[in-house]
Amino acid sequence: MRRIEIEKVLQQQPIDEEITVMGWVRAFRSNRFIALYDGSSFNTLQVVVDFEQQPEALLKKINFHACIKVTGKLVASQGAGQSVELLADTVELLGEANPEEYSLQPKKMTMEFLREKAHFRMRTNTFSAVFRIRHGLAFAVHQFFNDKGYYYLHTPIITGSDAEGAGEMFRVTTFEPNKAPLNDKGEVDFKKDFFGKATNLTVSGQLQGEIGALALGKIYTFGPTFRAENSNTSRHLAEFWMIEPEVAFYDIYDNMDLAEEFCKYLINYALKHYPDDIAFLDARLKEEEKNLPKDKKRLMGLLETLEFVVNNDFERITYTQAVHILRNSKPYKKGQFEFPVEWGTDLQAEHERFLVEKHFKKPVIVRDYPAAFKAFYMRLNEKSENVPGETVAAMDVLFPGVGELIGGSQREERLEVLVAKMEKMGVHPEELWWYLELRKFGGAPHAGFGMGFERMVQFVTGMGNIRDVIAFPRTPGNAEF
RNA sequence: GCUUCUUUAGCUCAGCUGGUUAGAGCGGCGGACUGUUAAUCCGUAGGUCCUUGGUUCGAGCCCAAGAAGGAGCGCCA
Repeated sequence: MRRIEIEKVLQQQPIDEEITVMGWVRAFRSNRFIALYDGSSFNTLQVVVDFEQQPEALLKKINFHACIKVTGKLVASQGAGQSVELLADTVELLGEANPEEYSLQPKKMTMEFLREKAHFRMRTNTFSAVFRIRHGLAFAVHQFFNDKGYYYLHTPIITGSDAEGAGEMFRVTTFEPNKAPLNDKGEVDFKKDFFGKATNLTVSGQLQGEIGALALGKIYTFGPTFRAENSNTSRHLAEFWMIEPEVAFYDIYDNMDLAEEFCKYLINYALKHYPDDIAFLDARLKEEEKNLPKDKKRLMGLLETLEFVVNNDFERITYTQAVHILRNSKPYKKGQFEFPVEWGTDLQAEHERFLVEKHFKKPVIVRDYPAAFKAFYMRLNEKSENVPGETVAAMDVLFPGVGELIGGSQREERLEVLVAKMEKMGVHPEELWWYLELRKFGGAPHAGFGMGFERMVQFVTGMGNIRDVIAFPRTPGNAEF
């Protein structure tokens, strides 16, 4: 008999039909009721076994997370918790899970504990919900851009330019440690390495993305990205997935519109396609926060937050306005900020959190940051009366909980301005000769941004630590699994 | 990288001011019960108190070093 997925059984409810299901045991109650789970849906199928008809040796092995195959008749349920249930004729053990040795248990386990059991944690309610939603969001990324006529561009994972300026890089080499050939100066001679030059894992596909945008018009990338920063926080990974649209003829305002529309599309997609998973995560979060003091609790539940973000405009302010708001804020006047608020210094996490979580209570897009601490490729703004210094057309989309979800800018398309900035910021123009030629030949205004995919998954699932929204997290000191 | 907290049974934790035999709930195992929904009830077995060194008559508890993990900060997405 052909196997049917539990999601189909629950959806189609083929009452009185003989069916076969396979899956893992979530619970076995009263020696009679099995909650069976196969990953196709958040929900379990209740299997009812007549313990007098089944061998006792078999019943003993229907343990938590054991894998079984059940054939029987689907009937309307007599119990209250579900509409249908499967009366088992035959139960076959596919893979036992001896509870005396198996490390997971049918009880609350901490995220830290489960992180060390990454090969099993996807079997839990929480993680299966997270990874179904993660899949949905990834799919929605492609659907969003495809529907709008964007082309998916595959930018390289191994890059020869070290000028992307987004952070520390992982070296890629075929040299044996301590056996690398040296040049006359006693330095490692990368001319003899595999690619004939020093290479690294990419920290951003943006520069190559611009090549695509200035030929195909609208492109996006969606791939793994690597940062060798020694960052130990709940919002950073050494290996993460980034989505980077790049659009010709877009300015910073078009860019902000795209970012806002994109965020809302993704959240809407999850709300529409994964209501059971989100409802579970919503309840999980409420339970988790039940015992927290008031000021540590979220203002809204997960579901409420997602619906609120989708149904309201993001706040849009300039950096200069942000500084003004912060300097007139209560925490500033009471000296509660750890870092100074002055025009010309970057906004710190505490300042961003104040703007998003206290002042506006919604996502905020901050633009027109001082040029001094932003990347060389961001477009220099015209001087403005009320602004004390040079600014660039950069934007950050700030979300509650996860902070900077998106960072982007209108790119500098004017060759002379770009070269001047590179020299000022110590980026060698000769290494990015091709990037400069994009301005020299058929250049165009263009803009784009990068979204940290895991941060979006974090926001939609309400997970507190980014390591719990990627299957196999890579962080300083940890590359297990 | 910096600050700070944690590490005690399979899991989540309690363990007073340093003092006899280190506890609870859940889970496991044995039994009872049988339309359950975190099932319930009775019984029972589980410990390198993270590691090493030190102080002390005596250390789970104090000190030092190390390890692992969390939170916050910086860097960013």
